[in-house]
Amino acid sequence: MTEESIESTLPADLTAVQDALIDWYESDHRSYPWRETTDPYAILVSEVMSQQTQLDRVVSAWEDFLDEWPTVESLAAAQRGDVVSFWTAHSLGYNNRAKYLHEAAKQVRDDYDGEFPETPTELQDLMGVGPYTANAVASFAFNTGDAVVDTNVKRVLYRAFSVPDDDSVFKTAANTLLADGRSRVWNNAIMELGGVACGKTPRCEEAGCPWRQWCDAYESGDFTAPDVPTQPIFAGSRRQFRGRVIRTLAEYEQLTLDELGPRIRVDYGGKFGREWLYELVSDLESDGLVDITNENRSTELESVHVCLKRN
DNA sequence: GTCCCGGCAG
DNA sequence: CTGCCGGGAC
Repeated sequence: MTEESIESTLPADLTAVQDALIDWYESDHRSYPWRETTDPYAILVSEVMSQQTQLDRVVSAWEDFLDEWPTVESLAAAQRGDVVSFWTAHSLGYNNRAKYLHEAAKQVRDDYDGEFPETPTELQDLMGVGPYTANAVASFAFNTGDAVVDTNVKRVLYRAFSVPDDDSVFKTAANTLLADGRSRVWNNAIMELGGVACGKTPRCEEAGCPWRQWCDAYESGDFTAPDVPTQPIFAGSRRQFRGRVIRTLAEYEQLTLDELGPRIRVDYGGKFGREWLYELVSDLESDGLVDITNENRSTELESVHVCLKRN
């Protein structure tokens, strides 16, 4: 779809659409502590935490994290294992993101002289920071971001203005709609709309959706949303056992495979014995989350020790 | 079972 | 472009 046809998809009076949403957001919205700061470090922490975790669960973890590592310098100086332990202890999932956050802090210290980059392009150089997070941090910390495009934004644009389900088109449409020079309030507002008024089950009236007069879905009654890939079953998955390994290692200095195994699965042994566990922890080592040592230089898996990555 | 403010590695 | 990555709440 060309840019001209995107503009014809959007309402003619963009200013009215923008003002309506911004007014709606500013008059009332959910209160989150990271919306009260412009510290890019604190905002990055909140964005990484909320990539796949519900906001209500992020609040206390975010507060504890900043209590532990108040500044980007303090996080950069931390041991990776401590950051990963924190992540697991707070049930934040995806331990790789703890590693990314720690690495990003070190990048700010080493590559940016301790000063956070302020443009989306530079922010994307940071580990774990992709297009969404770069624009979110740039917007909320510096008000210099482009439009964020997450599943909320896609759903809203798809329903309200019949923007086709195509990432590059979503991006163009979102940026066309972005209120110039107001990315901070705008990106907050459009995601708030997707979270509060235009979720999977729409709540147009209850939330007082400000876009009802322009909304295609509201007019047609068809609230179909773009397909979101369904996640594979978690119970019994590889991910679950990885998580258990990290959670267990957070409690001990180091463990042998046979000490670790029974704490990971009750049926440790046989088909799911040392070889199985060694393969699992080897991947965790490749991910930079654990260290594997074999002090006797033995070829036997019996003498293998595992611990959280020190640094 | 489904949802939740993505990003990385191959 | 595809597969992978945790876990709690409902």
